Parts: sequence; C-alpha cells; structure tokens
Amino acid sequence: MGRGKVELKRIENPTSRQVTFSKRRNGLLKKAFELSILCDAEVALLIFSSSGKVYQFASHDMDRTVAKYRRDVGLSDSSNPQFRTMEFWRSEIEELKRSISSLEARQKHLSGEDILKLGMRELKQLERQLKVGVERVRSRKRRIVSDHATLLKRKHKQLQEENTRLQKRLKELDDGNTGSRGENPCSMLQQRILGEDLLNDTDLPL
Amino acid sequence: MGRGKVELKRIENPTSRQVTFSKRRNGLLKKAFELSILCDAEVALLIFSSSGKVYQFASHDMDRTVAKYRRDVGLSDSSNPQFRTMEFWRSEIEELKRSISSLEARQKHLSGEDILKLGMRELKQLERQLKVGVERVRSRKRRIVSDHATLLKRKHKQLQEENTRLQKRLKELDDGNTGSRGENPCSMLQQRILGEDLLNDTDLPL
DNA sequence: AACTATTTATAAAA
DNA sequence: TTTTTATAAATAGTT
Repeated sequence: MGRGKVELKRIENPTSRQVTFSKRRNGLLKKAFELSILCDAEVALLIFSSSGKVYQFASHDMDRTVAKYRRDVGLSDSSNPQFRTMEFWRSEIEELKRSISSLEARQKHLSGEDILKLGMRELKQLERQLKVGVERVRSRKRRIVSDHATLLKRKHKQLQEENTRLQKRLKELDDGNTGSRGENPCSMLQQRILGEDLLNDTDLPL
Repeated sequence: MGRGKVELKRIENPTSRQVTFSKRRNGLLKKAFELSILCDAEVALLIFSSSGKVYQFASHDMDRTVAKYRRDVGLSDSSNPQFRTMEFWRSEIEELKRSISSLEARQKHLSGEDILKLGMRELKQLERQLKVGVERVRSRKRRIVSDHATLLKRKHKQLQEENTRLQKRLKELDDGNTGSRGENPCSMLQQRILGEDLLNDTDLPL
C-alpha cells in the first residue's frame, strides 16, 4: 500500500525503518482494536520496537488474556492450594455458560434456526410467539409514525399561523410606504427561512 | 476497505460477524508478522474468537515477550499468580454475566417486549427478522405435515395390498372347502387387526 | 508531519 | 470458507 511494493525483509535504512515502524505500529494497533470491537473478540497485542520501547493493546485485560492463553495452550496446575476455590468458580462459570447456551438456543429458535429437532407442538408455540412479537413491533412502529404525524401537523399549523402573521405585517408595511402592487418578494423569503427552521428535526429516520 | 464504510461497533449479524472475524483475523496476523520482519520488532498477538478459539502470533516466543512486558509494565501485585488467577475468574464471570444480559435483552426484543427505546430502523430490522423466523417455522411445519402424509399414503397402500392378498387367500380356502357364498367375516377381522398394527405410530401430534 | 499515488485490505455478494 | 469485485484504508516514497 504505497508508492511501491516492499519485499518482506528487514528494512536496512534505519530512518525509514523507524518511520515505517511508527506507521505500521499505529495501523496494527488500530486494526487490533477494530477487530475486538467489530467481532467481539478478545485481543491482546504487544509490540517492542527494536530499541526496546513497548506498545500494547488489550481489548480486555492483558493479564487476563495471557492467563487465558496459558490455559488454552499449556500447563494447568490443578494441584494448586486454592484448588477448591477454583473449582467453585469453575462450576459457577459452567452454570453461567449453561444459561448462555440455553439462551442462545432459544434465540436461534426465535430466528427460525436449528428447528429441525422441534416437534409440531413446539413449532406451533414458536410460531404463535413470533406472531405476537411481529404484532407488537408493528404496533410500536405504527405508534411512532402516528406520533410523528401529529408532530408534523402541529408544526405545519404553527408555520401557517406564522406565515399569515408575517404576510399581514408585510402588507401593512407595504400599504403604509408605497402604492406599488403585487406580492412583496420578501414574504416568500421569510416563509422559506421560517420553514427550514421549524422543519429542522422533523425527519423520521426510516 | 470494502463495498461500504463500516461503523465501529459490534457487528450484530452473527454470520457476517464470523466472516469479518475470519478475514480481519488473517489480516491482523499478517500485518503483525510483516511489522516484525520489516522493522525488526518483537511482536506478540493473541486473538480469541467470541466462541473461544485462540489464534496467536509471536515473532520470538510468547512467554518471552509476555515476560518482557511484565518487566516493563506489570511490576504491580498483578504479577502474583494467585491474584492473576482470581482476577481472571472474576473478569470471566463478569463477562459471562454481561453476555447473559445482552442475550436476555435480545430475547425480549424478539418477543416484542421492551421495544419502546428502539428506533424505527431497529424496529424494521426486528420485524424483518421475526418474519423470517415465522416463515422458517411455517416451512418446517409444512414439511412435517407433508412427510407425514407421504408416510400415511405408503402405509395405506401396504394395507390395501395386504388386504387384497388376504381376501384372495380366504376366497381360495372358501372355494376349496364349502360352496357357501358371500364375504367371510374373518377377512374384515384380519383387515382390522392388521390396520391397527400398521397405524400404531401414524399419529401426528398436533 | 503532510501529501498522494499505489498497494492492500476487506465489505458485500455469490 | 473461499472467491470475486468494488471500494475504503493503509502506507511507501516524497516534500
């Protein structure tokens, strides 16, 4: 990504190596951050410049992530003195994980996934529940639209009133100053400006 | 870098989150590797997918790099192994609880509850998803009924064939032994008995 | 640190 | 997942 391709080997020129390090380090840290957010991943990144300076990113907590890594990869010292306490927590966690599994299963069912093993009775119940959900969502949507329409009507009325007021005032001025006929162009201008102001927050995000 | 800009927040769609994770993970690992080569840096990268799978890159050696990091940064109490473990479990539990909360919230939304704070866009998406769910459930129901009908047809055919066979045999016996005419009541009996047997498991639980 | 011409990465779709 | 394609991002070389 740049004026030229670069081959994958240590950059010999110390200056450009330093510059490249600075740029790419930032890029890498940024991307690590993005990955953790976008994909809900746990990411830990350690970078030591050749001069020994540290740069780091940890989505959760460096120690936690490293501990997790050690657990997954290597040694498990189950002969720990506080093994009992650990066991307690472990079971606590197992229970939480079970809760999550069942919630996730339910979630899938509600999305119509993983329903091959369900019987007719469960399917009917599921369909009923989904219909209720759809109806509630629709109802809420209707309500929002309706509320918004009411708001628009009110603003519209205000606009009309203001408009009438303005035109009246202009006509008074016009009649008082000159005998010229026809619309005063300023009335149109005023109307437009006022309109833009009042309409500022009337957009319904669809 | 793609067909569209993407905002920095957790990707809600699980499929595209997985796809994105896969791509970006590879990208991140590649860039970590490149940085270590090009700039002669020591880089360690740990990535845990939300499903718990680990991916790692270490230009030198994970433990060495982590140890170096601890020397530079973590001189605190957190280097105590027991403290670390405790912290690890604590944060693990907190994260699980957070997951449960968010799953429960999502569940409520899918049931049409707690949707007052959702905007029009979210509501639309929710409705779409619910409709997809309903359609999938209906489709599955249709499939079950259809399969069941097929099964019934097959059994029915078997019954008819068996019936024909039995009647023929009875007629042969009848013709050979007596000159009496009319249906032999036993044929009806046989048919019923056989029928009950074959129909044993043909009930569709509705 | 800024500026672009280019190369890369990747979002969306298949 | 992997491939393809259109675009968004990153960044190499330059100022």
